[in-house]
Amino acid sequence: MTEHLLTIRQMCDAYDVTPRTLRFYEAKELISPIRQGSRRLYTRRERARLKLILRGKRFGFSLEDIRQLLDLYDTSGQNVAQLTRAHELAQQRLGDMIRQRDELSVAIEDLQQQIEWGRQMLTSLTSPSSAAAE
Amino acid sequence: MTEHLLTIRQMCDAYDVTPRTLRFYEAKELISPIRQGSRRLYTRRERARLKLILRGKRFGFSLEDIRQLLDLYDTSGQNVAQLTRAHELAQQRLGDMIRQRDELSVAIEDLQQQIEWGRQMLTSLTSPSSAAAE
DNA sequence: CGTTTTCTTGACGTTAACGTCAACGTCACT
DNA sequence: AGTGACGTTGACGTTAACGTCAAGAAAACG
Repeated sequence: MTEHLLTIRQMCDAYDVTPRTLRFYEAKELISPIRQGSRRLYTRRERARLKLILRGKRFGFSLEDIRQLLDLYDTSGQNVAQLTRAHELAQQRLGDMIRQRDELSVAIEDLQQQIEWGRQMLTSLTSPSSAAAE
Repeated sequence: MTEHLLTIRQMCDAYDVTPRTLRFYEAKELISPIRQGSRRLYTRRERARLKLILRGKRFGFSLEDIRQLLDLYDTSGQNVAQLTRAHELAQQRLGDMIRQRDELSVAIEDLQQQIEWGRQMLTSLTSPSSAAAE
C-alpha cells in the first residue's frame, strides 16, 4: 500500500516526456497530480493516465479525443445518464479505431506488395541475366 | 486512352478537399498537376497520389512522411543505390505501421473490456435486483 | 548558511496543416 | 461589353502541442 508517488522529474525519466509536457497535460485536465506545497506529485492513477495518453497519441488521437477517452476510464460513480453517454461515446471511438486498424491493414498489404515489387526489380538488376553464375 | 483530366474543383468534389489543400500539397511537392495557362489540371497520377496522401493522413502520418512514401511509389526508373535506399525506407515504414496496428489492436481490446464493464454497470443499475421481472 | 538544483508560474516562440481574405485574371454567356 | 462563376497568387490568421526563456521560490547539498 505504499502509495509510491513520483516527482515530475521521475515521471519525465520514466515516460520520456518533458516537464513542460506534463504541465501542459495538467492544464488541459488530462492529469491532476496532487500538490505538496507547490510541487507536483504523481500517483499511480496519473501514471496510468499518462500511459493511455501516450498510447492514444501514437494512434493519432488528439489530446481532446484522449481527454474524452480518459473520462470513460474513470467515470465509476456517475449517474445513469452520464454512464449511458460515456457508453455511446466509447462505442463510437471503438468503431473509429477498428476502422482505422482495418485501413492500416490494407495499407500494410499495399506497401508489402510495393516492397516485393522493388525487391524483384533489385535482384533482377544486381544478378544480371540469371543465366551466368558469379 | 482518354487521359481524363480534372480541374481543381472536380478534384475537390471527388476527394472532399478544398482548393487550398490541393495547392498546399502542390507547394509541398506532393502532387504536381500540369498547367493549361495558369489553371491546374490533374491527371490519373495525381489522383492516385492524392488518395495515398489522404489515406496516409488517416494513419497519422505527417505530410513529410507521406512525401517520402510517395517517392517510393514511383521511383520506377532509378539507379540501384536509390532503389535500395527506397527499399530500406519502405521496410522501416512497414515496421512502424505493423507496430502501430498491433498497438491499436491492444487498445481496441482494452476499450472493448472497458465497454463491457460499463454495460454491466448499466444493466445492473437499470434492472435493479434482477429478481422482479418488468 | 550559502550555493547549486529543481521546481514553479507566466509569457512568448514554433511547426504543421491548412483557413481566410484581398486583389486580380479569365472563361462562358448573353 | 458587362456580369458572374471559377481560378490564381500572395499574405496573414488559426489551432494543436508543445519548446524556450525569464524570474523567482524552495529543497538539497556540502
